[in-house]
Amino acid sequence: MTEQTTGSRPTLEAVAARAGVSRATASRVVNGGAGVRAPLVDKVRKAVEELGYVPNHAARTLVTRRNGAVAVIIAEPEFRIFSDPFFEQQVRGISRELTAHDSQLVLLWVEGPGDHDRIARYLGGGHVDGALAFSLHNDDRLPALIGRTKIPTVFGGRPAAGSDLAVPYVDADNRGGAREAVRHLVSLGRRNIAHIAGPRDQTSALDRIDGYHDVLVDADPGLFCQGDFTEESGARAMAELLDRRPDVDGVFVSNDLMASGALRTLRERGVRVPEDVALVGFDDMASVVGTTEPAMTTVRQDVEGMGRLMVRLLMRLLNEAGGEAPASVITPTTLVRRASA
Amino acid sequence: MTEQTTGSRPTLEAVAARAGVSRATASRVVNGGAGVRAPLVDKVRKAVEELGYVPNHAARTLVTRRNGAVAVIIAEPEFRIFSDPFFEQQVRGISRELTAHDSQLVLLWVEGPGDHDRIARYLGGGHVDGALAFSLHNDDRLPALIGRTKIPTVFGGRPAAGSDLAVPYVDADNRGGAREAVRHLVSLGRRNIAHIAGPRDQTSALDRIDGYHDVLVDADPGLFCQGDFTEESGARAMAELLDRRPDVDGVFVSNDLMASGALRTLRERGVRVPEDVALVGFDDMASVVGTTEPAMTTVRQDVEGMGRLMVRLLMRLLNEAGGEAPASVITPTTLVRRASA
DNA sequence: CGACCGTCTGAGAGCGCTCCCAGCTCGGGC
DNA sequence: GCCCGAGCTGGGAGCGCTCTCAGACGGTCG
Repeated sequence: MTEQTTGSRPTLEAVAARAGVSRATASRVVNGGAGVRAPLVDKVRKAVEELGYVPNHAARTLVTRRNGAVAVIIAEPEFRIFSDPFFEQQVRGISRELTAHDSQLVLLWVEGPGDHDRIARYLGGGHVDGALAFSLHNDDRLPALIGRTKIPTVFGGRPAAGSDLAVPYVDADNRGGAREAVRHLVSLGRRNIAHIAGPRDQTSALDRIDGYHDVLVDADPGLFCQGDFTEESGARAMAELLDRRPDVDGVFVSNDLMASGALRTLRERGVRVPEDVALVGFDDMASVVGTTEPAMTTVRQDVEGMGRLMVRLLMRLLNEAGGEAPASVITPTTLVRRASA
Repeated sequence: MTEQTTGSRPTLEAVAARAGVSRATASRVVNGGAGVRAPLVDKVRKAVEELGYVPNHAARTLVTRRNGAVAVIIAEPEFRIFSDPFFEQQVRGISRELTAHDSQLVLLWVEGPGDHDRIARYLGGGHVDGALAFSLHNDDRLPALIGRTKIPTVFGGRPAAGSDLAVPYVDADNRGGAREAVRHLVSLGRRNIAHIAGPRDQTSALDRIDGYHDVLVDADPGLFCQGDFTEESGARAMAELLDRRPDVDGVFVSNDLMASGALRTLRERGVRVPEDVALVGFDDMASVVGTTEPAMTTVRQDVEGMGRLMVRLLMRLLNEAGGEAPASVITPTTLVRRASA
């Protein structure tokens, strides 16, 4: 009757006109319909249906100052790790939870320090309500950058101690998981339990080392070996360990990839697992854990759940704008017993 | 002088006031400064600088109807393939080119048919200017879905013939690359050239088969073997081939992963490469190609470039709203000669 | 039967920006 | 010296939506 507006998308105005109510009432209905009497609600809904009305996002954002979008910041070195199913799972969790919150995932890919300006501008530009980032390396300057933009942010993984900004994060209980793994080896009667550690610049590796030492307070430094989370480094470390301490009878490896390397070395040297050496990994990475011989005992972390939690934490941050930053979350780990220990 | 607006972000109004010009002029400067005299441009720029002004995206979108965002639609089965560096590279190319166009990448993760409604609503909701999608499987109903939303879209990979919607796409010259590979084997004097093909529901695999037949019109069907793009299937196919046709002296494999499997079989059987059997792969996938023994001759496609091209095509689509859909692009491939053929 | 109150509804004022158009300035041509 | 046009600039009207606030409506209570 009023406007025909062919081609262009219908506006709230049109819906209101068709339903015979005011724009305000139509708006109320579209946003849940609280405080509007049933007959009117129905009329408006019908109009929405008939017109195929979809709210204009920009207009809504303009007044509410909410975007319904969250940035996921991925730094170049991390993206490589997309091959790491770990990361993929976490992003999947994030994506799912974001969908549940009617929010979109805007991927911000940082190629290097040269990109920091662009990212800062974007983050500061109010395009997104909040950000999700991952802290992988101690030397990463991203956390500081993000801190400066003041945008609500949640980290995946505990940021290095150095960055003193109090950002909430979600992390697995690396230390507790490590403790459980080592205790399990102890309970198996193992006396000389070694640790093949991950890189020193990642808090997850550090925490797992701490967990190891929590249980084995006086562990012989000779039983400690440094790796870098790659399969190859695990194999090498195991060889080193075997040479140095032939009496090693248990080993807790900081991740499954290294553990699989260690297993390879063990096999090549004719060491029986778990009879001679019991081995526990970390991550419960499906692609590794299923294929090793013997099947690997490892510590599982709910990676997808961590991704979801990151989103929930962020949403809470956004809703309690005034309040304090919510506490970080440490998700529990579970020991998955298989054949290797 | 006028408004102090502490805390809140400065508006164009504030910039204009500080520069002593009108909002309109300030807007012109912010958007390039065409048609504004130099001294005013400087004044406005200075004001922008001092105030730390960042344009409000929502307000701009509201009037221009441009979002500066593009959806990248990733269907679940594909995401698994993130471990496939192929996909990662393509997304990297997309991300880079999008950045160059000042556009954002909104990741739309489709979990299954149940998600189609949500995706359609989002795409139809004017949140993004266009979409980028990948066509991997013939049976995928995503292309049809996207076609219905009317949103400008570019596909990565040629959609299956079945979907008759004329969407522009970017694809490598699979057929031409295959021809080149086979011709190379022919030029090496090989007489019995086999083909290990990829899955029938992917156009890339189909096109490579066609390329093989282009050169070897009367190829013995016994020299054809079906694989599914996995390493394992390549190994199996090669074994089959060797049993069936011991006189095979050349093989063109539809991707590097299968080729690496084939190479393994060849080695296990004591067949010398390239002396007894010359082998050519496809993709030039760094993680495979570098590690095989002998180093693999293969067909390279510029995957990152394809990602970038997808974005450029989309941008052209957006700018020539009225015009015809731009033609699809087939990017050239190059034969990379190494040791295996 | 009138005063009062709670519940709904609608008018209207923006949110911050772009862009059309009117108007002003200034230089050049006659 | 005057007129005209080119080149700039600013006023103002929205873009589509939310949200405040006041008014309308219909009961209820005294």
